[in-house]
Amino acid sequence: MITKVRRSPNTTIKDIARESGVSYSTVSRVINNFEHIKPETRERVMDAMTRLGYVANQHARSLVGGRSQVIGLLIHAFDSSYIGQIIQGIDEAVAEAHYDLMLYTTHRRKIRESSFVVSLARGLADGLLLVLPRDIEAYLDTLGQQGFPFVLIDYAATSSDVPSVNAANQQGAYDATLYLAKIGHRRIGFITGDMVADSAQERLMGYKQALAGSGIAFEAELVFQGDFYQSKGFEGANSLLSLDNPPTAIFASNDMIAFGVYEAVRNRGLRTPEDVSVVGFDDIPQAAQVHPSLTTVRQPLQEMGRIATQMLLRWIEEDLDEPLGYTQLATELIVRDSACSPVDSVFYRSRSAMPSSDERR
Amino acid sequence: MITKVRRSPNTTIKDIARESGVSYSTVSRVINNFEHIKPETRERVMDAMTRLGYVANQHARSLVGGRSQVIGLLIHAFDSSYIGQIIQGIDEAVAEAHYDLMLYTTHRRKIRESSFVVSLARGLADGLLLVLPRDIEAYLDTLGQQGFPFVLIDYAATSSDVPSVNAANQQGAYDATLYLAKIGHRRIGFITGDMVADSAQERLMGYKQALAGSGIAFEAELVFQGDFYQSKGFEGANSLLSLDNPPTAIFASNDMIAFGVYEAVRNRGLRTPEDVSVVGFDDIPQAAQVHPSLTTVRQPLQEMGRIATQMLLRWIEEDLDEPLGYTQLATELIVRDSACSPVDSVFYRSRSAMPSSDERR
DNA sequence: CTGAAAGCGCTAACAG
DNA sequence: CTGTTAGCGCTTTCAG
Repeated sequence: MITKVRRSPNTTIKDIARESGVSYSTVSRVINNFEHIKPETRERVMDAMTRLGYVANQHARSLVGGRSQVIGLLIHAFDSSYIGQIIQGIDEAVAEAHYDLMLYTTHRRKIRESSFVVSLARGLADGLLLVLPRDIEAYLDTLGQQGFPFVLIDYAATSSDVPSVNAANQQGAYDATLYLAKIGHRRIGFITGDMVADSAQERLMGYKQALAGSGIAFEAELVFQGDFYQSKGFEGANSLLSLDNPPTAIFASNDMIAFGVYEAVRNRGLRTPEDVSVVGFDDIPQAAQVHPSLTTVRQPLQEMGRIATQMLLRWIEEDLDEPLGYTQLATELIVRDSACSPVDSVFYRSRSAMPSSDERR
Repeated sequence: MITKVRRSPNTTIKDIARESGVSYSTVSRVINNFEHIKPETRERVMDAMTRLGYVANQHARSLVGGRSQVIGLLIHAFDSSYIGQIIQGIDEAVAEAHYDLMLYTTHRRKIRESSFVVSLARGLADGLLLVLPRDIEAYLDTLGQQGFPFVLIDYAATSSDVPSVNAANQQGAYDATLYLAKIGHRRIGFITGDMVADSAQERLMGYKQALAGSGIAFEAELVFQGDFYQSKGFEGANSLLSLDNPPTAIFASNDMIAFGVYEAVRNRGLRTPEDVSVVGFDDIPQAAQVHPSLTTVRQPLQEMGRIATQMLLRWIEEDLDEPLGYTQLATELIVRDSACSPVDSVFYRSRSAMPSSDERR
């Protein structure tokens, strides 16, 4: 049955003041851990609180000028597990600090975006985390001018004024490409991400750089413009493999694209890695679960979320005199079973049919 | 540079009262759309509001007894896109109603769960949405007794006391299995989900029921216990296909499992659907993007989120006299390319290599 | 060490 | 139609 008590008269600071025979300002002091309080008084108050099941009213607290203990999270949408991983990191850090998380999706309402940021600034949250924001310029000013704490995630800050956290995309792409070159590939295809994203640009740079470093000439026909989704990976691989002189390896700008490549390869009766080596980027959980397990560049997504949150909290809680700057996290090449030497392929023996050992993180 | 203005003196109701030459209660009335207000006064006030860029302080509002305009969302974790789809639906409904969304993850802190629900009840949110809660019993009472509005998503309510929304899991599984039987399969394998979830149980029921309805004897050896993850699908398919008399079709309890089946089939040098037909459940976006595109049972995930939210809002905003009950949404069999008649297989011609037309929703 | 008192910004009677 | 007046629950001076 549904009780109709719209908000049962919660126990307030006053109740526990009465209960423990002190004034309610003393109770407040106890709650906020003030120094000069007689231990026994504190004891008595604490006791009453647990006895009456007191829970502070967050709204009253925020009203009187303090923090709301909430941080806002602005994301584009819940594509893939990429975002999920980041949120996990954020969630941990947020919980640790006893803050709460407010979720905002910009999903198909571009227009509202900047306006809501303003309203956010006025009360609901103490700070804002923006994951891979599309047109940040739109509200970066608003945010900055108001001195409202915020941190960007997975955005390549052009000026160090902008507090942000991202991965070493270029280095990661460089490592992956170099790896392919080292094991003997000379024709290495590349499928880009959505080029409006900085990370996509940086990965392309890394690819080119590694090519140059390996004395391999860059060939435009080996680069296919993708969008970070699986179907474009499929399309791209088909296109690349149809070339007169097709690549022996394909480096995909993220794991989803790599899965699309897998499909195209199979679809043409070829095999990974014997006929076409594949390397991805991100290392989403699925990467270790597919067959062959995917060699990929691990991006410390969770840690990015975590660190960004910690930066934000520092900004919120301390009175900083200087900008937070930006943090770049290292990537790591995770070698699994989807790439091998082109010369090896003849001798390639099918690996174990079971998922590889690191299948679950 | 970082401005240190900790919360710039926001324009309040008083400022705009002064500005427009009325008392601040009149301003409040305008804001809250009261009836008896002289049009020109309203105009004047509205004008001042836009001019000064007024934004109501939500905390003050909630404090005085009203709503917080926030609803809480409790989820287990950000697995797969299943949860993402649901959240999208929730997000839409929430935005429409001008509420905000507070996110809670129970991820590896089982213990805290019930305690935080209580604290939630005391202020931060007006209602709670719980997606596929694990041990609900723990706090269902707390919630119910406090008359705190909540709605369960993807939970098979045993009593209609519990407001909830879920899909017709059994019917969906029945349809899928029947479809396979209809196109000629007699040995149909089944890989279950995590059996602690109601949906997993219901899907198994539907499978059995369809078998019975088609005059096919149920065989325990054709059922493999999975957990909704891809790797168990792989394992399960390997196990089923190793039987002396292997199934000609496999019905997977969700799409991720189906992808695992795909892999196992390929890994054994077999093909989908020529050698093994596969049907999934959920219809996550990827289902249309893989090759062959996956025949699956569409669960209206987004709509579930949407409807649950609407139910919750009704509970919050109207003073209901009776429980909301539970809503069950229909599923739909989406026929794509991963299943065919076993007799067809000989004549099977490879389909178009391009993603099927409905690849993007 | 602790109490009294003044608001934070807003809504909701209660009087005009 | 509109102004006055209480608070909502809590933090924070300011006095003891």
